[in-house]
Parts: sequence; C-alpha cells; structure tokens
Amino acid sequence: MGFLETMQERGMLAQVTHEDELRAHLTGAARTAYAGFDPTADSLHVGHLLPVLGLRRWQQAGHRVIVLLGGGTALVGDPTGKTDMRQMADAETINARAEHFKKQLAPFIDFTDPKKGIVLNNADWLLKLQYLPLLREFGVHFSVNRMLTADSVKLRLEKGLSFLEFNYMILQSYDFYHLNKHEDCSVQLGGDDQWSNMLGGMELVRRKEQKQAFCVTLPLLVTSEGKKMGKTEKGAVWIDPNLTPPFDFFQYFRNIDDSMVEQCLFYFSDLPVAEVKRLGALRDREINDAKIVLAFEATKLVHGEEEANKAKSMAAGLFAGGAGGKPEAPEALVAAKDLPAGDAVSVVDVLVLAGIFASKSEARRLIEGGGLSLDNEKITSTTATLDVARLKTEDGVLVRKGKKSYHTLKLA
RNA sequence: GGAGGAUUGCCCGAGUGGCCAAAGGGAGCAGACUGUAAAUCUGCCGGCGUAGCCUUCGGUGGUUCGAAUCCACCAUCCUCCA
Repeated sequence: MGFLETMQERGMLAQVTHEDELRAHLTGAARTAYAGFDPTADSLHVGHLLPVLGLRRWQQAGHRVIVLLGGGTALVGDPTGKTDMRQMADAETINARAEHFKKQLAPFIDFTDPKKGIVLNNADWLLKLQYLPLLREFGVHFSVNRMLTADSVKLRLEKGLSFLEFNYMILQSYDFYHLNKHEDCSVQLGGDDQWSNMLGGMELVRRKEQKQAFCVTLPLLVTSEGKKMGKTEKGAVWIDPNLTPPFDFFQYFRNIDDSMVEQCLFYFSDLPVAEVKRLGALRDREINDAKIVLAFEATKLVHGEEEANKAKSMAAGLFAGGAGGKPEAPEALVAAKDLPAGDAVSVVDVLVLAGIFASKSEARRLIEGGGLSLDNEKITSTTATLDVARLKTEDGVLVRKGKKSYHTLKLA
C-alpha cells in the first residue's frame, strides 16, 4: 500500500497539494520528503512526534527521509522571547541538540543508510545567505500582499509582528528550495498549522526550478477542549526519559481524552486499521482497555518494549491493586545527610527534600485537602512525622499524592 | 522626530495613597461523583508558618507615618502624527 493510502486510511492526512500528481509522483520511484524541527528545547516532545510519525510512514513506504533541524530558522523564531535569543545563537548548543535529536529519532526513523534517511541543519545554508543577493534573487518571488493573507501572519497582525518574524516564511521556503535543489527533495511534511509556510516553499521551487513540489500536512491532535496534544500542567511530555520518565509517559496516554483514543492509536501504533477502529469504538468502562493498549503501544514505540511492560505492570499494581506485595512506583530519593538528626522526620519536610513537593506550603495544602497518603495510610495532620527506619527498608515508603501520582520514597 | 497610552501573580485582567498577597476569569492542584476519561459541584491556588511575619505589581531612586497606586529617570511595547 502506498504512502498516501496508508495515511488516508489512518486519518493522518489533513491537506495535500495536487493529490493526483503526487500519487503518480510516488509510484515507481523512491522520493525524498522532509520535515523541519526548530531546536528550541533540549528534547523533542510528543507534539513534535506527529510529523515524525508521518516521516516514519513515508520511510516505511520505501521513500527517503530528511529530518531538518532548524538551527537557522530558530534564530528568527519569536523575538519577544528576548532572553532566549542568545542561547539560540550558540552553534555548539544547536549541534549538540542536533545529535541528541538524531538519537531520539532513531526508534522512528532509520538513519543507518543515507539513502533512507539523513539529518540536516539549515544553519548550514541559511547563515551563509547575504541580504542583497537574497532579496534580488528570492525576494522578487514573494508577494507581501500574499504573505499578509497567510493565517500565521494574519493572526499575529493584531498583536504585532516584527519584520524578523515576518521573514520566517521566506526562510522556511528557502529551505524547501535548497533541499529540492541539493537533495532532490520534492515533498514537505508538517503539521496542519504549517500549511501556508509550506506552500511558500512549494511555490518557490516551482518558480526557481520549474519543478513540481508537494506539501502534505497532518491533522493536529487536539483534545475536546482544543488543547494541543502533548501539553500538560508540567509542560510538555518529553521523549527524553530523563525529562519524562517512561511511567509518566505511559500515564499520559493512559489518561487521554476518550475522543482522542482512536486518532492516537492510528498515529502511535502499527495496529491494523480494523483493530484500531474496534478499540476506538469502545465506550464507557471498556474504553479503558483501549487506553491501556494505546499507552503500551506509544511507550513501546518511544521507549522500547521493556520499558513499556514495566510501566504497564507498575500501573496495574498501583491502580488495579495487583497481586500481593507492595506495588512499585517511580523512586524519589532523599539524601541521608539532608535529614535532620533523630529517628523521626516531619512528613512535610522529607517530601520537600525528595522533590515530591516544590514547597512546604504545597505539601501542607495537599494534606489539608486529604490528598496525601503514605503506604496507603492517609496523612491527616500537617505535623505528622515519619520513622526514618521505614525509609531504610528495601521497599521504601509508597507515597501517594492525589489520586494518580505515586512515588517510592527511599534513602539515597 | 512629535504627541499620547501601556507594563500587575503561570496566562488574561481589575485595582489611582492605607480595608491589597492584590477583584474576576482561565490554567493548575486536591476532595466528591466516575471509568486512572469528560462534564459538574466544593476547597485550594507567593513563601515561612498556629495568631503573625517575609518577599511580590517592568527597573532604579524619591515623596509620605504609609505606595501596585504620587514624582523623577531608565527599559520595553503599542497607537496617532511627521
């Protein structure tokens, strides 16, 4: 089955330019597609994953993938984040991230053979551009009137848009042109919000090279409330296990909106269409089974089967009251030397030391609200104490914060 | 270059000398209800902490018994005029 058919079937297509031509373009030959990611953080998060998963399907269909890191475009990004600007300019950081991203993408995309997949950084060509030559050679192909009608620009027009940001589209277009010329890249994948920027590149390729290029966008995953996928109260759900432990990653999908289950399964798993539809159609209590499958598949995809199994059994132990013994939970450690002398420590203090709470007030509040328990025993007093000896046992102390957050508290 | 306006807690936004740790909304957290969902209701939502204290309203100084609120300078943003 071809790329477009697979994507279509799995609900991963939002918009496509020249669909029929593209279909013809893709038959009989391996083509090259790219998607860009601006390295504005040290790790990729779930939101980034959507185009990555698109690239994955692309590669699975036998085509070639370019992951483009926006070391150059990141410099243009959003100038209102003043203090962030200089970090961005740091080429070393960008390069380190590029390597890091590449590693993070390894589970999804095969980079072992440059004929299958490569990573490039647009800083390599964007930084070399010279203003006047750029204006004369490329500026003529952009209509300001046209750019003003782009959604991304229109939205910002009310709040203010600097010239710097206004140029983002031109640079992104230049990327497409560059990749088309040097890497024979004819397709750009991206989130649906990128549509207008992507069209710019496509047109530039047509005008400069007289070649047909294509854009394919993926629907953005949003919850029933319109929240972007992958954002939580703690910020993004990261791919990096140090930033978002696999257990939390698992739980994110386990707790996802009912309405998103089917779509996420299509994106994050390789389950056959019929199976996904069956799972997505489950209702009420039963949809929890689908969520477990989703959480497992997504965790497996990102962190591997072993971690996925671990997370799954941890969750089963904690929430379903698994078979005997004390359930496992992610560890939170306290250094012995930080503990005050004595056989008992204040519960509030020790939890702050372990990093489970950011402040003592926060811990007290939760206790007052009746949301904290140690080893399944509800803590009712903010002055409660804990026997230090209990921290020294192998199992540690099971801390339950609210309904869904668990830690095993131990001595480091 | 000129004139005017703005800058408040995670975000939006009220607040023009004491009653302001600062209305209201959103986000978030907890409790109830549930299905580890959504919606709803209730409580919390700067820090230390029993009363009370400490640090916050762009920055720095000043006026005052007392300032988010008044004055000066600086910074950033916006609008109109040129």
